[in-house]
Amino acid sequence: MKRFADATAGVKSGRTDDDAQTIQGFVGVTTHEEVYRRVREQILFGGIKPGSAVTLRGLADELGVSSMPVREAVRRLIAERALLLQDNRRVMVPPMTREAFDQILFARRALEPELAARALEKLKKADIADLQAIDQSIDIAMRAGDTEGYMRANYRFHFALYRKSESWTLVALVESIWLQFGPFMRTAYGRIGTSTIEDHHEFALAAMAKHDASGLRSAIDADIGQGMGFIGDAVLSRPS
Amino acid sequence: MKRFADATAGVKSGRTDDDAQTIQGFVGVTTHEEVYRRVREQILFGGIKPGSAVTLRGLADELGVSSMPVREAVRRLIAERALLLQDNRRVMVPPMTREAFDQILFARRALEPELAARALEKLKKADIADLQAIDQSIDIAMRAGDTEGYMRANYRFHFALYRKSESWTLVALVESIWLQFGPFMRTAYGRIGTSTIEDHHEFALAAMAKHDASGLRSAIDADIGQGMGFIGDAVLSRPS
DNA sequence: GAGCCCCCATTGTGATCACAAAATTCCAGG
DNA sequence: CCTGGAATTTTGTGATCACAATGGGGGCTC
Repeated sequence: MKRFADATAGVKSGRTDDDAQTIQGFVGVTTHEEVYRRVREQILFGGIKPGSAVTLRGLADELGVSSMPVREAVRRLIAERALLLQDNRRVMVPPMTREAFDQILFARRALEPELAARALEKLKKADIADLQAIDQSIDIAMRAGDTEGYMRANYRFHFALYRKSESWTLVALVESIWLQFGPFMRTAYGRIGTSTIEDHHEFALAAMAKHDASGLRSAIDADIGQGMGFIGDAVLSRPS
Repeated sequence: MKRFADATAGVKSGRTDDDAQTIQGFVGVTTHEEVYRRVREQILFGGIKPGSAVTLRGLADELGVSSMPVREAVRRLIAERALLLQDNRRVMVPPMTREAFDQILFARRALEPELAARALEKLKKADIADLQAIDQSIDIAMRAGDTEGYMRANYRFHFALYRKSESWTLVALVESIWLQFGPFMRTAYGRIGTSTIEDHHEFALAAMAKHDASGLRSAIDADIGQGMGFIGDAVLSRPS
């Protein structure tokens, strides 16, 4: 374990040392925010398995901080439904159920194509080029079988697009949704691999180039349907 | 082990008094959850004005608890976008902007009619009767000019319906959205009153009775459009 | 009289401690 | 061997303290 150096974490003020791995070294960002980001990434890109327990002291020791910032970060992630507070007051990565899966799928289809269409209105040529570059890194990771790399690049692609809509409220909702199915994406790709993924992003990029809103909507919807169908087949058909 | 009696520890706040306003009296619910609920209600039903500052110690003193549970509750509300963490690291009730308003309106129209349609499939006769009872209390509050009563009943109506959909993920998203425009609803009704509100719930109830999904969607959509238009006119046209 | 700066109060952040409840381990009895 | 309960450990919760940074107010200078 101990993914992040714990070092001698107790020393309070005046940390001017160069211990870059410890969270405390960061400037201008609070500790609980940094803890939040790291745990969030682990959840989003599959560092933590669905159903596994998360303890405050465990995380605190792992990250080399006290339990205070961990508590705030975990509380925040619970509010975003990235973590689940059980009746025991214990915390876990939520297991996937058929019902939750259906709701996530529906919410994605309701929000993401529309968000993409909104983004289209504000897209510049340079933005499309950026997205094409990200799409290429997706292809590379996909062919290399690099599951985590694929997930990260795929996330970057979707949210680079969505953020262009400048609809921050909606983007936040979609981010919350992604947090909820991230672990299953990892599980699914881990089981079946990334080679069978179709690339609907090409169609999306083509629609962007033509400024074709309904085409973009369709492409995003197809991407969601394909990706989620893949996850559903891989995860829900077997005992979790 | 090693527990020297630190006698003052637990007794310090030994509130055995009958101070009913104090939170500590609750059993089985954590303090931070109770704090969360109270602050949430204040935001949702207008106890706090948009733009006003919220301080941890202030809330803690007001509720008679230490700052710990307040911190967790506030952190949770920030994650739900009910409160806004500024760059100063200070917390406030978010001010309304045209952009945020448009996004909230769009998100509501995207999610709530669909949620209502989903609920319709599971609605029983008794549920419709319950909703009719709530609608009557809405009318009563509306005619009495009871702004807070109207808001509470309206909230009850919508979420009693939505929760019947058993789509907990989506309901959570919609609750987050309501938290974001609650304060403005109060401001708007406080300025103009509740007497001019049209009652689209009648149409919604009629559609439910006929099991008419598209009619229900339209009614909810109209209700959102009317209510939000009202808020937009009242709040956005003037300096906040 | 106005602008600037310094001092102090307020506030958020993080660490540590105490305690209760839950989970786990351990051991005796069948 | 298994089972059941007691003891121990783990874990979440809440309170309190220390500290840094921001903000505001009062007094000083020009």
